[in-house]
Amino acid sequence: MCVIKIEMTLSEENYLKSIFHLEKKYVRGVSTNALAEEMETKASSVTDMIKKLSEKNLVNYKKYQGVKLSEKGNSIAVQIIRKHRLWEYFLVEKLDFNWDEVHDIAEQLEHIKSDELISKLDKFLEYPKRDPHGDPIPDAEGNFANLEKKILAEFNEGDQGICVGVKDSSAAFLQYLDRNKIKLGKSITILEKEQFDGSMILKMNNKELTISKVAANNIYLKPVALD
Amino acid sequence: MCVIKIEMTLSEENYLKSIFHLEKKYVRGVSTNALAEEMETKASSVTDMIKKLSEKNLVNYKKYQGVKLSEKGNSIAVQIIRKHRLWEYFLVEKLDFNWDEVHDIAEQLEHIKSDELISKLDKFLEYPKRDPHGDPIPDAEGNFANLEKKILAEFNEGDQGICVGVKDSSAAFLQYLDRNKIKLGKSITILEKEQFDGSMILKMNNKELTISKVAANNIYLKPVALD
DNA sequence: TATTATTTTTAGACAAATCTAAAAATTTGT
DNA sequence: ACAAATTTTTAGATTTGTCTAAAAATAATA
Repeated sequence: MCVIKIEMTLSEENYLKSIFHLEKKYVRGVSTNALAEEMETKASSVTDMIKKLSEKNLVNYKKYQGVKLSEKGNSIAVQIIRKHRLWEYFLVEKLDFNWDEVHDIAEQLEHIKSDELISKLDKFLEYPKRDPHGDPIPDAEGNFANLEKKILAEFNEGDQGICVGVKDSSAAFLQYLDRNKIKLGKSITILEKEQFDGSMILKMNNKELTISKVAANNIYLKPVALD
Repeated sequence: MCVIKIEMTLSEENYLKSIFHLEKKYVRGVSTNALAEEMETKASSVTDMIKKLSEKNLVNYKKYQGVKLSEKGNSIAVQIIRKHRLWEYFLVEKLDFNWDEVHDIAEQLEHIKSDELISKLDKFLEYPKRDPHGDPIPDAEGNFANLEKKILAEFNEGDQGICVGVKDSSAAFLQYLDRNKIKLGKSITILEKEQFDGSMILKMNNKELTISKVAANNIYLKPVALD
């Protein structure tokens, strides 16, 4: 097991995390501009930082060809995400924050440096598998437990599922879900799917609820097999 | 109530905290050199930073005359200390850290910016009054509850007290206390005080224990009135 | 395939926090 | 009280992460 500790600045950690998230969209390399937008900075700053990360062998980079995380970079990014999600779980489950309030605080807490802290926090929280938004919390080795889930908008009339996550974790969307009593764990049945605009009429809590396609595109359900 | 939020860098916060602690020793103004030593930096760097803090009206400073915290600077320092001590309490009481392991982690956690976080943490911990080393945790308004306490070395033969704090919180000293089973809350009776070197023979846990003057100078007892 | 348009990189500058070396002010000792 | 020692400040340089503006490379389009 390789336990070489690398000195990482806050900014470097944030870049690795952003690259990690963008790699899902940009499989063949994350572009400078995409990263600049994600980091809310300028492309020139991104180029500079990428060179630095490349010299540390945390990313693979060739001029004009975007970046990918190296194995080392990936595992550091995963550990940051682990910390972020564990802290989010702590904030909601122990400190009684709402799920729309925890992102910015976890964004700070994720940079606290202490392996012992995270391992003890994990134990204290009894090894949670998902954060308050349904995203998987990787274990100490960096393994994600992956739960079967599908975007609600892809379900058809008559289908049923359990709400297990959200794609958009913005406060605005989470508050919209709160107002409509949509929570993780809720059972949802698709009653109607409007061809015209993709909106859906759902049954949840024994009530009917109409949601737009935009909303349906940001909710994950675990399909329930019907007999 | 003045609720103006001031943007503070990590370094600025650490300077305020150090000045706060040094003000106990240097009542008539903290010298540049003392601060440089505390901050493990050079006097020239201290001068630069002090000018910056002075422009923000967080310290009162006149060339060659040391610094004192302004009212605003003091209240910021107290809030940082509040955060530090609450986090230390959390680490020991909830995450099961030993009292000699928490300082460096709390040193990082104290800079997390969120009033809501601290108020909810305080509630979760049920408003603790003392950190794991016996130091008082100021409340949200910055008030310290002060407990009667005296340095063990100043007690005399026959005196009795309850261990309520330590002056030196270094890991080395705390581990020494652990090895000798000295904990906060323990009842201690002074059996003998050696004139020659100031060492003391104590009775604790119904056993006798000899400690040096150096150790006795770093333990606080709350005196117990004897009848 | 030229010619635009876009993306990315380079070059040079800036602010924050630090450093070294030297100058200025203060304190100490005789 | 004045020279020596100490402390403190200034001046100028460095590093990190950022910026703007311009140049270079790539992609898109007619």
